[in-house]
Amino acid sequence: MHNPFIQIAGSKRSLHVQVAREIARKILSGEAAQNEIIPSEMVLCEQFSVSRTALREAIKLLTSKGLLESKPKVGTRVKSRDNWNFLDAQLLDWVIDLGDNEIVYQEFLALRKAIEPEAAALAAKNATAQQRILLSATFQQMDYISKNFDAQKWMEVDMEFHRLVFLSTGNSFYLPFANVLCTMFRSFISHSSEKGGTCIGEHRAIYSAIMAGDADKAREANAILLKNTNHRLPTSN
Amino acid sequence: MHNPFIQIAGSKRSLHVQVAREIARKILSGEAAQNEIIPSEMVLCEQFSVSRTALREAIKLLTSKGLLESKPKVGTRVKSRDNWNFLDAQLLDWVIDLGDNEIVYQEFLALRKAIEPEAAALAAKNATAQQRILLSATFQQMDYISKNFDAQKWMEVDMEFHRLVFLSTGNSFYLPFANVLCTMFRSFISHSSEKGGTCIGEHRAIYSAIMAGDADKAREANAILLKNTNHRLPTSN
DNA sequence: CATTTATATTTATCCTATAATAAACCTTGA
DNA sequence: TCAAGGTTTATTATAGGATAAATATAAATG
Repeated sequence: MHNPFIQIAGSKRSLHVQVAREIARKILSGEAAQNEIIPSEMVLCEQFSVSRTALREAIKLLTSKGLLESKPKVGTRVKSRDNWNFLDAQLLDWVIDLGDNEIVYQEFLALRKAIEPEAAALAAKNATAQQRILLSATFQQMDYISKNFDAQKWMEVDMEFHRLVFLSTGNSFYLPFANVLCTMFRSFISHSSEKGGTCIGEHRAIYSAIMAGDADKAREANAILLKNTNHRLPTSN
Repeated sequence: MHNPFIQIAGSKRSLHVQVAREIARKILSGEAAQNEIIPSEMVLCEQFSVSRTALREAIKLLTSKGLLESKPKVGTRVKSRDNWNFLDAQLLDWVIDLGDNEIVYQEFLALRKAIEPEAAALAAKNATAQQRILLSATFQQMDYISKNFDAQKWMEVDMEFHRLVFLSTGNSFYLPFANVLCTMFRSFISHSSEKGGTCIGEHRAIYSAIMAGDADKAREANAILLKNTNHRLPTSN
């Protein structure tokens, strides 16, 4: 009794994720207003041609990310925007899928400017031996790719570099940024690849400071990188 | 066929949340190792004395927060710590419940130091008229309570003040911090209430700068507040 | 009018059956 | 022996229907 249309349209993911994605789209786009009660389970099951099981798992998923809240007799309500966890990589993916991403990109850059320099400082202090090895290996690749430029490869290694910085902070609260960052990098053409420029110098400064354990220098170097980062229009989708 | 023990032990929440909380506890405490396959659905259903439906909803909840990943035939695997979304208020709640929170508190303070000054700066630039009214009203209360001191009330209004700063940034990525902050404030006795000192002067500086639209001053004022914030032992739970 | 009780609606939970998936285990043929 | 390809099997995914719990609303009651 599957509806093959949904399977195709929603890529290859599991059914409840596809349903969750579609409901999320309606919420994030404003098509379903905040504080509004969405249709009852039965109605939604028919709309999506899925069982109650799948639908309810979708709703649980969205509830977990702060988009919905269910009560018996009342129904399932769209929570206000304040509760949406934009620092969840999956939710961010859904946001990006809406298109119109210049604002998302700008807001993310504003977040990076706050958080990343401090992350670099913490990494300089707290990175483990193994993390330093990983960071080192990644920077080697950056260096190589900056000389034999390839936009796609640069994006990947650039992403990995910054991801490792977050993972090396030794602070649990910085870990989620790693995934959010990856989601953003994968969705947008890296701004720093503009005109083939790879900011290798700025990255080297961050890398060296972290390896040297110089927190202040790492912080400043990362701030400089982000200051030079000039906002590019997203080109994906 | 409910198991009343679980109902009592896990407070009044819905069943699948109670199950999720218990599984989360095992994962967060390390009792269930990273990358380990947890017991199959049937086994867990028996362990918790719940139906597959409830159990599966629990697993979906944990999957959404990056703690688990399920595959047919393979089983459900505990994801590595990098994937745990510590910036999810519910997950943070579970972390705090483990006790041993001095580290959590320190790490959170490190995050605040990075993010909050910038949030204050953004709020100074972007707060709407309505948000300024709310912030104003909240600061009035702070002022009053600082003179007629009450630790509990001060915690609440202090929390509300900083929450409003995050909500006033006009940046989606800053919104989740509001909820995380509230979770932390509710779980720990506010550090700033030490010896009846309420940092009202520091808060006034932040408040005034935001109301005046002076981003730089707001940033600096918030940084000063956090610099003076001296780490107290958590005393709750 | 206030307060309690009854009712109806919706989600919550339980249960069982079937489908999809992929790892592990067999063939089978060179 | 061993590699390719099909088969079995264990596990999650999905379906669907039944019962329980919760609660907003309406009705009854004092």
